Amino acid sequence: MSDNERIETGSDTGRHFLKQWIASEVEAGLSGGEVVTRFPPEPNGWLHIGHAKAICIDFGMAQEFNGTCNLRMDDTNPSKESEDYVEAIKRDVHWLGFEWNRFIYASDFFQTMYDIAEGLIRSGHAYVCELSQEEWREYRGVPTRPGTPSPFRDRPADDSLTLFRRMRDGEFAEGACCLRAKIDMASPNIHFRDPVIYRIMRMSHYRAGDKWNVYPMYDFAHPIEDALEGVTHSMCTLEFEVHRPLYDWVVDRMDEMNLLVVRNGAKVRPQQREFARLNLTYTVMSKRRLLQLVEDGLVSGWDDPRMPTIAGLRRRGYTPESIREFCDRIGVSKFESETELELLEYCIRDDLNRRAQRRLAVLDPLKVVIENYPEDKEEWFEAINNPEDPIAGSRQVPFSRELWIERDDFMEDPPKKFFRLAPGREVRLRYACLFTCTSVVKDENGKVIEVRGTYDPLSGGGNAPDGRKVRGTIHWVSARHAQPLEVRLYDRLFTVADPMADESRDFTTLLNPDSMQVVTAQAEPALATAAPGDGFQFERLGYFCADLYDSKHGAAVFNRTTTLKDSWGKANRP
RNA sequence: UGCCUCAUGGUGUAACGGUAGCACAGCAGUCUCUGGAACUGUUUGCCUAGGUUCAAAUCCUAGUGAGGCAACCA
Repeated sequence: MSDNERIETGSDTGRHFLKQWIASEVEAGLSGGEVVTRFPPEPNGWLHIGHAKAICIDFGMAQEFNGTCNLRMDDTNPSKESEDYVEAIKRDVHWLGFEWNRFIYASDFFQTMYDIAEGLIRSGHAYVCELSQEEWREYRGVPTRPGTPSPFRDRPADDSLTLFRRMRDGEFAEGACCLRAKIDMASPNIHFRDPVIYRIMRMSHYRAGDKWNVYPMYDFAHPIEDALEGVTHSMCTLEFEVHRPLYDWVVDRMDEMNLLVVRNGAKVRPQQREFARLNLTYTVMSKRRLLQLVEDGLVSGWDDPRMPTIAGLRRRGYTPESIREFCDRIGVSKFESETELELLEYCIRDDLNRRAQRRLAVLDPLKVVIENYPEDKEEWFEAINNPEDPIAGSRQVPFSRELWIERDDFMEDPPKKFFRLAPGREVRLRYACLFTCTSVVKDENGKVIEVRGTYDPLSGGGNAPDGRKVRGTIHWVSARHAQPLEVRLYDRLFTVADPMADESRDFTTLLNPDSMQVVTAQAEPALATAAPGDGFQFERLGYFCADLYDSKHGAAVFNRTTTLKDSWGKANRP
């Protein structure tokens, strides 16, 4: 069991504020004693790691308190939404490891919302306003100045009702009029200055088709959706904090209309609380910007392995467990913070270190010839699959006279602390034998193109026959048996920690030109037949995952999930 | 600018009036057939100023700084 297992002490110690909030409500026996949450994405883009945080909170809180969580498409704006996004969202939530109780569309409630709107008109809480958008902006005022009431504010309910029905029936052009809640034009909270709750959109909805010519606004629709589903705790990000009074206002109206769900004899009043959204260094997180990267062809799609989308991370080789662990570690607070990418990388390394099988592959091959090894001989050495997991067993790796090694693992004129191969130096070829470099072959430009040397025939398996210390161990692949592999070396998407910090600069100019490098690697035979999605550690290099789409049986294509920590490389790079 | 929110090492987060702790990152070391992992040690912090109190990161006041809102988006 993991060492960060939480101990429930009954005190609030160590619980984040949302957990404390829900816990205190549960203790007080509120909301009929059940906890119901919801994750309400708008199907207008793919989910990203920031949504993963919200998903972990929404579903996680429900789990924590033995409640349930609904997945709801917040599809009240037909101009941006589509079924494709719905499918991608469902798949990603599932993949992350969460099961929803109900799957719902906000659009399923359109009729009810409409009826509630008519109710509001009848009770004098709403009116049809014919101000143009510009006029409306003018009347609304600014934060420092109170707004001016619309001339239509006190029109008879019957007039509004008639007009609203005509709006619904498509008798008006978009923008001709709208339905507004009648609240308080002098409120310091702009959202209370008679907010628009229904607007005309002569647009067909991806699910509701052409049935509606009016669509509800978020501030009106969201609390209704929550209330109708019997949601008890509605958690969202900080920017909705100022909307909360309006949320409560709508819930009050529903209460008056007797529309709240009754559970175990108690009315369920949904309540909203807000937490800080996730910001991650070296990437961007807004759907709009991610969409721009996709549409401008700056990445290959929403699921490009460099994207912070859940689909991108999945394709990159991140596991659901690692993402959930990350969400657990970043914490929940109301402070607008910036989480370092390094923490995400730590989480996937930690997970894969324990689970991924090891393989030998060379990304930048340099030929090695073992002069005292017979031309036609070959041996198979035993290689451990995962030193962290004995159950993973071992496999056989072929060895022969000519090998590939990593170019970085050889230096003709090495510095003191270089433990790898150099003329006159002996290293261990992992799992195979001890090898000493005796000479090099260069091309006409003086570049080393071949390393030659001899092996110790008594060092089979890599053990020194006399117990002598060999400091360096390097990976290798038998040239004769090697499988060429396409490998995509991914790096951070942007060159700066916060691509949005400099507002005078278009963030796309800060894209990292080296965020993807494609190389042909030489790998041990077992790797050629990896199944799409399979993840491995290429020893001494990093974690790699067979691409979900481009990798074929016998012609694997690998994506680098992340490198191994490299204390040598880091210290010795300029 | 009006209203709302927030402020603890480089980063993120704990503390709920009583010894400022944890993780990531960093640094140093041990060990090692991965310069990985593991293990050990370690640098760095309560935004400022007042007040309440025996005692303040915690409560109060003011200031400073950061974020949000001012779409017929969500």
